Amino acid sequence: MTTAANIRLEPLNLEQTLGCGQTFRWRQLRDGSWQGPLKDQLVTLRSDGPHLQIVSSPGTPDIGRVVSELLRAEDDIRAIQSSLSRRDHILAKGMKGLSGLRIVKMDEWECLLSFTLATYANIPRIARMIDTLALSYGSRIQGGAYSFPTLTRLRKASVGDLRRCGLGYRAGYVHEIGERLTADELERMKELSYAELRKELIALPGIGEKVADCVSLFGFGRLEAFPIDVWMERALKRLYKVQGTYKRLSAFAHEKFGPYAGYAQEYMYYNERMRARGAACLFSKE
DNA sequence: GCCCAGGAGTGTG
DNA sequence: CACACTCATGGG
Repeated sequence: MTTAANIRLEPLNLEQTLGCGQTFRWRQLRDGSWQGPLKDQLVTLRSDGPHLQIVSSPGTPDIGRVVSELLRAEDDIRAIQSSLSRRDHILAKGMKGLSGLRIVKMDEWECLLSFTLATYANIPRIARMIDTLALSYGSRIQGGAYSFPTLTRLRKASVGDLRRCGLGYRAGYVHEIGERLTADELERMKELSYAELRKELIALPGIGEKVADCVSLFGFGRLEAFPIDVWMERALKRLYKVQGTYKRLSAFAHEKFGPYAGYAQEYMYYNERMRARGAACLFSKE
């Protein structure tokens, strides 16, 4: 038995938003809709112009509000793009076709662990590691999928157990994070400034500058965070002729893009990956 | 087979 | 500070 709800959310492109590597558990079905676990339910989303259809099992009150939080419905995309356009003409051109690409707001714990697993792995593999972890340590949810393992549940897994989930050397990091972190601390970290949050994340094993920025942006909703991976290094070098250490590139990005640097990053990241697949380049230096 | 991956930790110059 | 090396392994 399922229920459907409708909300207005625009602009929105589900493929750009859920399929670009911000979050790893959403899949596109054959009919084009997108399905993923959300708050202990398997939810299906279908975008139709300004309308977003939500199909889920009955149980969660106001599923529309939950989906609105995931897709950051409160973000004024036009205002954000306007702000970025005033700051940089290269980005002004490149982001025009990407207005439906929204930053997601993931659960903090799921985001933290997911991007810890994401070190030195490609996106299909990251998705596989998380799926295996959910199957092994998550709980069956409405719709037949498995929820992301809770901190408490994952704490009971040994390093060997985790390694058997295909985590490789990341198993040790996950185990130690489980021992060191508590739900209360995660709650407390929500109130920290970006600088303080970042520092505390980096203090955890397996989390460096890049992962801390991903978790700050996609988990804790800090839109000024600007994660820099190998794709972003290439994009920054190609478009802005800037290269060097993470600290240097990060300083450049924050000065250049300001409080919405996270959106700038996602536009550039998406474009750089599409470019590698031979798609037309939306950005140009002219 | 080969190369790469939404890197981080550690050691060295 | 910058750089080099290691870590394990699946995907393309």
